[in-house]
Amino acid sequence: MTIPDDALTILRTRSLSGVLEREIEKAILGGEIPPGKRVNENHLAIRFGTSRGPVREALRALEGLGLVELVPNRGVFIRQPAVEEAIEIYDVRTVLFGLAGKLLAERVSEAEVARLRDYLEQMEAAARHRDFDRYYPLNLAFHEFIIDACGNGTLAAQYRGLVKKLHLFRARSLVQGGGLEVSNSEHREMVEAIAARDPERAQCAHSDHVARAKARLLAAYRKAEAPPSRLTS
Amino acid sequence: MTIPDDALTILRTRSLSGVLEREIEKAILGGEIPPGKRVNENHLAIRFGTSRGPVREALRALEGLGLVELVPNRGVFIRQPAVEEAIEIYDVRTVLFGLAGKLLAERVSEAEVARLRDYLEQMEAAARHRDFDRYYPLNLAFHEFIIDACGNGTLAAQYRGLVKKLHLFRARSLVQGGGLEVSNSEHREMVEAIAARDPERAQCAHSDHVARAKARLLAAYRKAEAPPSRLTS
DNA sequence: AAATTGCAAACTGTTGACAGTTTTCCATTA
DNA sequence: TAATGGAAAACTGTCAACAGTTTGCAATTT
Repeated sequence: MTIPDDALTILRTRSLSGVLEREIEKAILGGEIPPGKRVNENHLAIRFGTSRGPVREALRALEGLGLVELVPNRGVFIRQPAVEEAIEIYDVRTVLFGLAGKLLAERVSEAEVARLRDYLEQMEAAARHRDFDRYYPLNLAFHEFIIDACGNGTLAAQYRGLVKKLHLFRARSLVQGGGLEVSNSEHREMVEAIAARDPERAQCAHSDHVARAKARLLAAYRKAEAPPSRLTS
Repeated sequence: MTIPDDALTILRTRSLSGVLEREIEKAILGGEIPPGKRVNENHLAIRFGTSRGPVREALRALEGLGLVELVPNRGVFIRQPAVEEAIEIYDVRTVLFGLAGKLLAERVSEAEVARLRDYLEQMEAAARHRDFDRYYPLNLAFHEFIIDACGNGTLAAQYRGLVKKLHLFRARSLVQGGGLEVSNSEHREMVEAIAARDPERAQCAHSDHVARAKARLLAAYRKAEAPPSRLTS
């Protein structure tokens, strides 16, 4: 690359269609426009006070991220991942997060280890008090930190894209309630492996963590799907 | 997804900006527009007989694929990955291809095993005759087949995106010459592991294959970079 | 009453034009 | 001759309008 990443990000944000891309993405991920629904170019253009050109450009960019689907002459629709796709995403996330753990274990600094331990402590405190509102953002930041600190920007970009897509999966919310302590014991093993600078162990700990999250999601999903009609199963 | 993938692909290709996206991508990956160079929207519009609108949409889509870079008020530039990024990509490819091998080993059919063995045989024949022109497309098809047959479309999409990005790495050509037999013994182990329906072994064989390809590329790169000025190293 | 056909409104796809910025080139000056 | 400054050309960013398609509605028919 000729241009540094951060400078580029700033510049991209300044461009109109760049801003639109982020705003529309926010509207989609925030659930303002529900999955499956058609997006109206005109409404968006009016809402943001621009013409339809930049809106269309932004939507084409979001298509590349897999958040919307373009159907010729009918418009763009918010994507609605089926369970099968959610499983696919979790499988890919599993190996990506495993790689992040491995790479981080190879290069982690003392300061970063301290930071990880701090996250862990705060999460454990929140879990003990069953304070989910505090736990959730901490959990998010903890994972983000690992993805960023591993030093592989390509991995980070891909991982973030997958997480965004998962936000469109309707059953995602199912898993949020359960397993605060379970999840945290996995976090502890991850941090220990990183602190020990053991890449292989870290890779296992990290990929296992996501694999178990997948299992928890699927269990919750099947539980929510099956009971209404037991005869069909 | 509400709409089947293949139908959507056909429809997308019919839309003008969809066609443009593919054509421009072809021009970029074919080396017609060299990395680092600016793309002229007007020239492209004239060349394809359209206005600039669809061209801009296509370019925004290509930005999402990581093939071009948008710089406000200056235009889009063909990306030029540095060695560091190539390494990042190889590391991600390593785990993705490993996952493909694992998934394939879990679900492979007899017909698919036969097809893999066929590829292997043809590649070995080509390698014995040092017929690189025959070996290269076979090698490509072999890898494509594995990626497709593993049954994870998300993985396939991500993997293909990474391979496209690698095409923009100038030193990519360095590695093409060497290691036909070496590479093929790795292929044999991959196929054997899949045929044995051993997911773990297949995962190792597949990720090792890419990891070794990375090592070969880096070795060739350092060899090509270092000698001209030994004092600077 | 249900289904069907035709019309009108809404929306997408594309275009050409205009405003603002960047780049290039040439004339001027040290 | 090299450097500098400025004007013109080129190009990007954005917009408004038009053509073609889809969708929704109402009248008509069975």
